[in-house]
Amino acid sequence: MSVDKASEQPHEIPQPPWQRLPDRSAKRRRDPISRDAIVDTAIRLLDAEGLDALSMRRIADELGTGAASLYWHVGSKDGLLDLVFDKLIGEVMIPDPEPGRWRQQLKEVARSQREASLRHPYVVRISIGRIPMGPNALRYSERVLAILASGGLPPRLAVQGSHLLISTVNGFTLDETGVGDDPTGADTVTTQGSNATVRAYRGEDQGTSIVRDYMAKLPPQVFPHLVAMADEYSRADPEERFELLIDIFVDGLARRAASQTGDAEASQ
Amino acid sequence: MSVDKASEQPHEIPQPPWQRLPDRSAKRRRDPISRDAIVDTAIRLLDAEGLDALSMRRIADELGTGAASLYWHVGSKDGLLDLVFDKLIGEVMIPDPEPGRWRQQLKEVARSQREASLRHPYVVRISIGRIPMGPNALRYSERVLAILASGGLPPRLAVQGSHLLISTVNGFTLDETGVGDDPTGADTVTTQGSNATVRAYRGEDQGTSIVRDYMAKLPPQVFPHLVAMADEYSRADPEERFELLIDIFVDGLARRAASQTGDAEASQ
DNA sequence: TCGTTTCTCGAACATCGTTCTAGCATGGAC
DNA sequence: GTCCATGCTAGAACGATGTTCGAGAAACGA
Repeated sequence: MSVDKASEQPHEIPQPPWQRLPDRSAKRRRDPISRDAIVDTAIRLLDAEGLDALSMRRIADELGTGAASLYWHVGSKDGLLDLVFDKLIGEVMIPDPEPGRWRQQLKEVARSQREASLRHPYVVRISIGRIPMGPNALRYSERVLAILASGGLPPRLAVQGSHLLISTVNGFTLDETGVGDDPTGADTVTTQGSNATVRAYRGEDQGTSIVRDYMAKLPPQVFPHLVAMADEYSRADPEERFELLIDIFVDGLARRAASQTGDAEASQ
Repeated sequence: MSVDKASEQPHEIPQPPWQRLPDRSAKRRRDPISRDAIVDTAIRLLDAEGLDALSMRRIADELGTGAASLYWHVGSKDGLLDLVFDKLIGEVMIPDPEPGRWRQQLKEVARSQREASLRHPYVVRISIGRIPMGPNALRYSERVLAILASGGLPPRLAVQGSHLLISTVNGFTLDETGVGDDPTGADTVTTQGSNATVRAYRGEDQGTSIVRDYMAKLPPQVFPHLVAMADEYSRADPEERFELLIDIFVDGLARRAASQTGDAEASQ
């Protein structure tokens, strides 16, 4: 399982046509702020304080400079998040293809992506609205496609499969990480009127038991299944659920592949 | 397929224990702003102008009042989004269980959820960090569980399955709707430096062809599969991909159900 | 040495969510 | 009819945010 966590981008990648600013490779100056330093600081702050706490002024403070200085390097906050996003995509480990093991390898990719998303619980939210075309994102797609191709999937199914893998794992980790963004643990429980949408519970114990208790108190004649399965809800294990998900997904993908080609490689 | 789009919540639902404000049911006053009017206006603005354009002042303007007035009714912007979210969940159609057709019915739910998410492209983003416990959300869970139970799924698998259905469809529609949030079509394409993460393309033609052209220009020795499948990428059809997804999901769920029970109902 | 390019950053702007507070209107109690 | 408590409105202001502007400093090539 080679990692290939290159933050060094290969020089072979051409400049994308929609590019704007000139190439600001780190020359000049001795040490002060650089684009990389800004990105690293942003990630550190995001990990420590959550997405909502990140502001340009906060980053600048951390670097001992003013907010305006950042804009020369990253263009905008959104542009900075582009860079953060691509850097974090680089943390996902994607093994070199071993044709006989493509199904297991696909699961490994899914697990690695989930782990990265749990390590940086804001990353899925950052990814929204961004077409992943940074160097690490391209590497990601290329290597996933390589695995699928090694499994003998026809091109169309391989492309669809790689798309679905990302969005499926993202969907799963989205509700795993969406609640309780704030790493300082200062989450609250608020609602209004007779409408209730629980916000951000934390501590896993209080949270699930509050929800379970509320569910158990619902009128059984209106919500028979919900009441009957309240215990099951509180017992629901994310790990187990995730394994079920990728099992269903990879299995189904292999089945479609086998029915499109002349079977043969559906077995393992 | 009964719709049951009741925005009238049954009186049997007890007050959730985390509730705060007193019950502000619409009494008094003739017509001015009410909670429902605020929610409806918010949804109308969201549909017309996108999530980023929604502000309390904008809503207040639309209602011919001041922003401060809204706070008496909805508590906070986040609380307002709670209400918006639950209202939109009510648009998802969930049929009454027909035991022999539970697999088709599950797909119908998935399609209906996707359609609602496409009608309101901001709803998935709004849902992030919200545990769906409003009246319509409860109705949703109850009815999905009913379908799964009618299919003979054991409780644990039914709960896991209903969870996975939501997050899987959400994951899919998230990258379908994440790009191009602004309904006014004023999306831009920006990037910086040698890092590229395409932002918000629109028009589907220019967008995909820009991406395709860029992919085709990548160095084949570094990204052989990406270059080879560039055409396939531009041809990728969301409808086809979604059908593949729910087919894999429902099929896999049925297979697991059959292997846990004594087969029997895995067939259809 | 000079001029140009690269980079810094204080000040300011518009916009946002939210709070404060004074005020109006209504309905019930006497 | 008078009075008061409650329900509700809304202008002004606060603090925070992303971003722009423009003046200036530093470093490099000529």
